[in-house]
Amino acid sequence: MPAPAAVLHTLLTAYGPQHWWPARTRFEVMIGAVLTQNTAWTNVEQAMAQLRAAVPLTASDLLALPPDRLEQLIRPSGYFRLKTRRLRSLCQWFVAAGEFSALDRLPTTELRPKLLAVHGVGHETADSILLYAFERPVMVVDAYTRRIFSRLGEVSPRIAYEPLREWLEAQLGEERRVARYNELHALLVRHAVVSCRARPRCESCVLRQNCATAKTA
DNA sequence: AACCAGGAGACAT
DNA sequence: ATGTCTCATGGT
Repeated sequence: MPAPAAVLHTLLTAYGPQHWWPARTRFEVMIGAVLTQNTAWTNVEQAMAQLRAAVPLTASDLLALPPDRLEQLIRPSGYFRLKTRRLRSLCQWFVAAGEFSALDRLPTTELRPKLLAVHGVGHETADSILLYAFERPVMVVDAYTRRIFSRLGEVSPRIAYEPLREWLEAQLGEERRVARYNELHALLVRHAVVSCRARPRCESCVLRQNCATAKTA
């Protein structure tokens, strides 16, 4: 069994289904993907709670907010000036593109470049949106993914984003791709954030000692 | 009380 | 093409 498929099986057995993405609507997935850039999810939750309390979470309602007001609302998630610009550029694109009703009709090969062209949307943010908001079969690669598979000896720790994503997708096969990519990414985060952080010395790690947290292997 | 978090872009080499 | 710096708050 290829390593990524074995890791998926091991983590799924250990932790169970994760039911990702943790958001209430497809649009919230997009907002959350920007807010969580290099930021702990607990901080994002605080920002999302303030946003929900202030306005309906739609692109046009967010664009109607004065930027300095939006800054204050998302402040708990950090980088609040930066992320305000990024949220606004994402919302402007989303509205101009006709929102989900129009974008759902596009093939992934057209949708992905359009997302990547939005200022502030990089590889991981684009792919998170594609997988979790559009349910497209695109594997999400994050720092944990690279760390874990390199510590398992499967890839170089310096492997770039695209080669790693393509390798993972090839290894994971052609069946139930959206569900499997969804579950694997969620489980990798769950493993690193909950299990590795709770047990920094990796007692009874389901994968392998030092697979995710330690800075130096 | 340093250290880090579910990155991305600008800029230099 | 590949490195380094900046951006900011909250939890450990």
